[in-house]
Amino acid sequence: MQTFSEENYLKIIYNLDKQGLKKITPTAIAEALNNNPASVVDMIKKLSDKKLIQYEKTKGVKLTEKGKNIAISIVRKHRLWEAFLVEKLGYGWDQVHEIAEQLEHVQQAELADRLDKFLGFPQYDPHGDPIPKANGETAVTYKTLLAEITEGKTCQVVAVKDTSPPFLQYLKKLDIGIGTKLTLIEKIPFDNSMVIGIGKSAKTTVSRIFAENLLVHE
Amino acid sequence: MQTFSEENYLKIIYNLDKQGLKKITPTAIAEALNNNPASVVDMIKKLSDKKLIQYEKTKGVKLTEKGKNIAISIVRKHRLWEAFLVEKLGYGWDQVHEIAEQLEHVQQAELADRLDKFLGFPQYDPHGDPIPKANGETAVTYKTLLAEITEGKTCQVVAVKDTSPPFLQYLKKLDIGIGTKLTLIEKIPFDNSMVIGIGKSAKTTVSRIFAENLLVHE
DNA sequence: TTATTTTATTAGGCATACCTAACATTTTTA
DNA sequence: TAAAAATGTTAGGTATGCCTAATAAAATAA
Repeated sequence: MQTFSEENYLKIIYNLDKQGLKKITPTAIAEALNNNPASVVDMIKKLSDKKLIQYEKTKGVKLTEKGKNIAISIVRKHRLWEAFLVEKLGYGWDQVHEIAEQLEHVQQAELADRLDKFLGFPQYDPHGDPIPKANGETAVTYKTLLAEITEGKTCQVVAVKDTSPPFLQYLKKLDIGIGTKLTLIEKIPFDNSMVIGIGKSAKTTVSRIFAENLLVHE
Repeated sequence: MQTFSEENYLKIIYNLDKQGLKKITPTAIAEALNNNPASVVDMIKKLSDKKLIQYEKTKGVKLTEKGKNIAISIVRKHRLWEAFLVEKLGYGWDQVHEIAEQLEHVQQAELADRLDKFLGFPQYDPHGDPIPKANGETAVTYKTLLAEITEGKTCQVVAVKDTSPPFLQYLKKLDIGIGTKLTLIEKIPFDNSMVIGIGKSAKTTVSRIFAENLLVHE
């Protein structure tokens, strides 16, 4: 049994790894959790003692099998609850993250599976992230950053990297959601911003940062 | 904003009051929370400082208006989540209490109301307890203990006082649920146990303790 | 390579929410 | 009413999970 805090560390470590971070350091974790590296070092000791992670200065933090299973179950719960909040309670995709941060810690063996069944076994959460299956399998999706698309090509939004309300609200304003078709009209070399077509009619210019947080499928 | 622990104290104080306890003492709270009176005294100080309760040695603990509102909102969330778990996820009524103990602390202004709407504004939770409305109003139900029914009378189960799994599982085994019709066939003076008819056919003998935990409507 | 900057770690503190043990105050019962 | 029992309170302690400040170690730049 883990505390909320332990679960959050495991989840963050899992996410940093999924994001492709080569070496997961105390500083990286502290930044992701918005806390202090000294606190992270304390927790690294605790989670190591519990055999949920392994830590070597040279290699950084790695989840053990046990730690990874817990992390996946938390991510699964998080994404299932997000789907519930959007599908069943009518929340917007920019409103559900914080609530799911709380719901993901609710402990009960069958709960995730019952919720999964109730929702009809959804594959993706409202932000396009794959929902791990009961057995821990997580779909690998072939995603590209909008920033890496070639000029002239058309692609479809499959997920967002940043799930913070400001970004999601901006997307909503631009009428961009999961499934929206985008065309890369022009890349501006000066600051790497780009002109994109949204759907069939609209056209707008978005920043490099924007393009690095939108995941698309060609 | 309150911690989990503070919310649990407020809820317990509210429940003890609803149960008709005249004077809510540190010891009574400690028993209900399964902790130590010394811990309760600590928390009484904290909640008093926050103006959520008032405490006088002679009168015991009373919720302030503010404390009562918080307590009601927690009870509302608890009962709505219980209804959700039974109605939507198919849990048995003996399985939902512990999960709801966790879910009741999820914080988000609109959540209870959205859940309420999704469930079709249920009036009672799976144990027959009234679900407080969004404005804090709580239905007063006219309930009698089975123990107080007169010999020969027929009544209908409206709620359970004890919501612990052992009691609920026993009821399930006897095929007694909310709405079941019971007939008091005979009271045994020796130990106050009683012979009851369940529905139209079955007949069984139940203890005084049993009869003091089943709420009925004549 | 040395100096500078960044990162990791340790030491010591703080708030929360429990605990036990000792003591004080009520309430019961004899 | 006095003794016994139950209840309330205080003092001091623990574990969790954060913090800051100081120091050590490593990476980067000059």
